[in-house]
Amino acid sequence: MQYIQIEKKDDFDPVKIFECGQCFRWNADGRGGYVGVAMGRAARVYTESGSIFISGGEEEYADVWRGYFDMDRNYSVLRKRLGTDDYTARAAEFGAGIRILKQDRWEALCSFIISQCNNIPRIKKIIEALCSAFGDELSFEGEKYHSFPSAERIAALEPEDLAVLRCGYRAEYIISAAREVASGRLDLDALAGKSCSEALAELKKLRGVGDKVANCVVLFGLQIPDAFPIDVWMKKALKEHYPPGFDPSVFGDAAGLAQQYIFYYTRSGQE
DNA sequence: AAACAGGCCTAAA
DNA sequence: TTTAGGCCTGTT
Repeated sequence: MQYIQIEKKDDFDPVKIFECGQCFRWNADGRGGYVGVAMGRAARVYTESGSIFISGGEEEYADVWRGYFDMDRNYSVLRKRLGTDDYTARAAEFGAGIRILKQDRWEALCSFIISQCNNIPRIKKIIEALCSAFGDELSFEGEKYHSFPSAERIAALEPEDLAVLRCGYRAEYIISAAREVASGRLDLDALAGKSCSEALAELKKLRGVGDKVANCVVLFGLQIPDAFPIDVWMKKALKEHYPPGFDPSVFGDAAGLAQQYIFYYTRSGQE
């Protein structure tokens, strides 16, 4: 397999990118890199002496990974803007290397529906089961992988068909979201051009999509940068380190990135 | 064994 | 508009 080498210009740390909780299909490969499936392709990513290596050639990079890894945004510049208060500054410093992935919109929606009231190992397990049951088989460096099934594919199923996933009451949410997307009643591509609050309102019309899931989809799937998902970890961090009634809109367009730094920092137990 | 996990929905104040 | 309980399932 061919790899493309990119000189690292700013923040890019595979461990942080893939372990900061934004995605579920990348795993450490045991030799310092990560393998995963995204945008219908399996890939491997690692860094070595100041360079980033991504499987696939120039063309695949231009078509897929450059956008997926948000390579045309300078994260170190954004990060340094987040020094407005001490805690955020420490979190940003600690999280240097995180980038917000430009994930497939439907995959983000479906994945974060699954994530509700679940821990990461189980989220990953359910998503892998979904992909191996209904995704397309991919071959990469001698191993088999599966793409994330399309909304159209899932829309054709019934909740009972998802029993193999063992995802409980979420099955019904997945099917109905898939049908909204596949039918075109919910146009995720069009939503990506809307404001954060408009996109949130649309997404929250879906069954099983509340504030937290909607914010994750808006940030990780629609790349609307001022989304600010608040889960139990964020609630704790906000309560302990920010004034009551703190409004994350003070971070402006970097709110989503600030959220990732704070989330990653507080979850790492660094305090 | 009982409680909880990276929420959401519904019913009831 | 805020709050309590229930929800599938797996783990501790």
